[in-house]
Amino acid sequence: MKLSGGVEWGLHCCLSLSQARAPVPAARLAELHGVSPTYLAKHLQALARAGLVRSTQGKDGGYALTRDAAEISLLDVVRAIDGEAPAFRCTEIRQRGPLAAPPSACVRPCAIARAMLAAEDAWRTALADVSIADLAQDVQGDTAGAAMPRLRAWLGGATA
Amino acid sequence: MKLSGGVEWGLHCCLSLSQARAPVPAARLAELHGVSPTYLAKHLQALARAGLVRSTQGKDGGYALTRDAAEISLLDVVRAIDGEAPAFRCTEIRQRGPLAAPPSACVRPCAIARAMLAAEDAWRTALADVSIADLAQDVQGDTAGAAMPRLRAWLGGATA
DNA sequence: CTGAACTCGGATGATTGTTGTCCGAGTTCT
DNA sequence: AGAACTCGGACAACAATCATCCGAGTTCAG
Repeated sequence: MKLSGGVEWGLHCCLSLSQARAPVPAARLAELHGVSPTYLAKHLQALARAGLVRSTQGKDGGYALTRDAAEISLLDVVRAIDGEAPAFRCTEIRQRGPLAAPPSACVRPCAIARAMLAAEDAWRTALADVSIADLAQDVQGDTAGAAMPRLRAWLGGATA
Repeated sequence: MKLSGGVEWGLHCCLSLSQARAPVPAARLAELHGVSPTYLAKHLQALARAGLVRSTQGKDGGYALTRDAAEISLLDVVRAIDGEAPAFRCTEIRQRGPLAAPPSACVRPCAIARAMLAAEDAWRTALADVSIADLAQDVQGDTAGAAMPRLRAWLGGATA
């Protein structure tokens, strides 16, 4: 199983934006995280399409969260960037081969698909229970309260 | 997020093997499920490497489960075919850029990685709680007890 | 009102992983 | 001893991801 690499970037960006009071350009976010500016822009577009961030054009423009960080879950970000398709896709093997089941008996997903999708639901539930605000609080604890003030100061306008 | 397509085949094969009393060749399993014989063989090799099935060569050879179906979880099959690498791979973004955290402060995973890996653990736990034997029982219920006898009869030697 | 600079947005190519296939080594039964 | 059947690993084709560029739109300053 593999998750799109852009998910990590998107989560870090949302976490950073939760500490910003003004729109932040994509290039600034890329500099902050040390990643490719052009490619990060692509993922930010995905966040904008999902309605998680709002883009402002022109001078002093950039990206900003559309709602409070406590109202954005990790699942929202993951679905925006990685897509909403389930990891397990049932190809209805039971309807193929010499012992094929008739379509009339396949109104509900097969037992294998049910178990796999149930596991994915557990995964989604775990992600939905954590918000961007929760992440910010955890980072505060990890860094003895030093990380977020430094981040806010840098976003405020510091060049280095 | 995307799961290897071979996982579905592997699960169906394990379910079928749980009903077999003699080794089943890969070609027979491929015919049963209506999939590519050569590619299915590749995934069966992965199951053999993981120790879930044992291969017997020569005439009347094939694959057989190494232990009771109740002792094989869906997680075992998924890890054998899809690999054990976590879906979310932290690239330590926090150590890059102008606000890079010193390595001394990174002895434990960052808050984002902790949350993502916790969600994956929930997924794995859900998969570990279901065994191949559970699947067989569910299919029995879905088909009013008709599927498994037919499967055993076909595996017994029927040509169609 | 005009101009210019800065921003995002979608369209375009390279690279890695997965999918699918083939042939050779080994083993078992005749 | 022979022959047929089995698995096992090595070899291409496809797709999706990763990465990049240039154009459209907007905002602020003059």
